[in-house]
Amino acid sequence: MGATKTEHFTDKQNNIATLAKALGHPARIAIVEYLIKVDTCICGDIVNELPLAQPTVSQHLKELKNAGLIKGNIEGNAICYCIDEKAIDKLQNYFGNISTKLINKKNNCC
Amino acid sequence: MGATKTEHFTDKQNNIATLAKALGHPARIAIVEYLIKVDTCICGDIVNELPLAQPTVSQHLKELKNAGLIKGNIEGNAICYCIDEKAIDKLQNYFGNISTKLINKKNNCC
DNA sequence: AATCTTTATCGTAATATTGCAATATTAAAT
DNA sequence: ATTTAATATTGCAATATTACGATAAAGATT
Repeated sequence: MGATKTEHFTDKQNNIATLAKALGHPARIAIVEYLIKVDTCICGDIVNELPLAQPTVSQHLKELKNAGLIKGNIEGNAICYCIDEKAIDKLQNYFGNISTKLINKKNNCC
Repeated sequence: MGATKTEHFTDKQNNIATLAKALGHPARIAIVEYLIKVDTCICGDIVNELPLAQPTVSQHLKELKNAGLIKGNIEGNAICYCIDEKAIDKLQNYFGNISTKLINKKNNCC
């Protein structure tokens, strides 16, 4: 064994887990934060921003893209990456929802 | 190689990544959702709720606890787990912040 | 066409994660 | 003191992730 048993969970649970997993690495957090910081998203210089080799950065970008957190357009021979707001909105809604549910409970058992 | 190079990133980046990583598995999402659903958090029955063996669930609980997402009190010979709101608040703030930053940009390049 | 630039892919080593059976631990109940 | 019940730990196999050197692919530049 060793593979996640995704089939036993709901699509929604798997979807949130996929997004969270994609952000579960500091390099990918750093990439997302960099994409937010720069106004333009001509993003070839992400490699220069990160303390990682180019193939490693490329792999992290791929994972963020697969999870739906970023999208990329071909821009000449470079590629322009930027945040996909829909994914961020999903996460914000998810945690906002949990937050309000917790406020309505206030079980002081722990 | 193979280990994450945490030392190259900021504490904040590592902290968010740790929280995200802990939620990067559908079983742990399911655990969190179950803890929210039940009013009382006498939580021995998480094992019955999940399609996983007891040691596996115990391990997932441990990871959630290490990341600071849940906390547990000894309650007789059972253990009472529940959500740590501070962690959820951190995540909510983080994504809320990103969201507003994105609205203020509206770069239509991708 | 040859070269440069930028990004992706392949191959591979090191390490981490996932899952569970077996076993240990600890406190309650008999 | 034994047994029962609930949770944790150990050990291990299967798989996934992380990182990077080498190389490929594809458009831009000369």
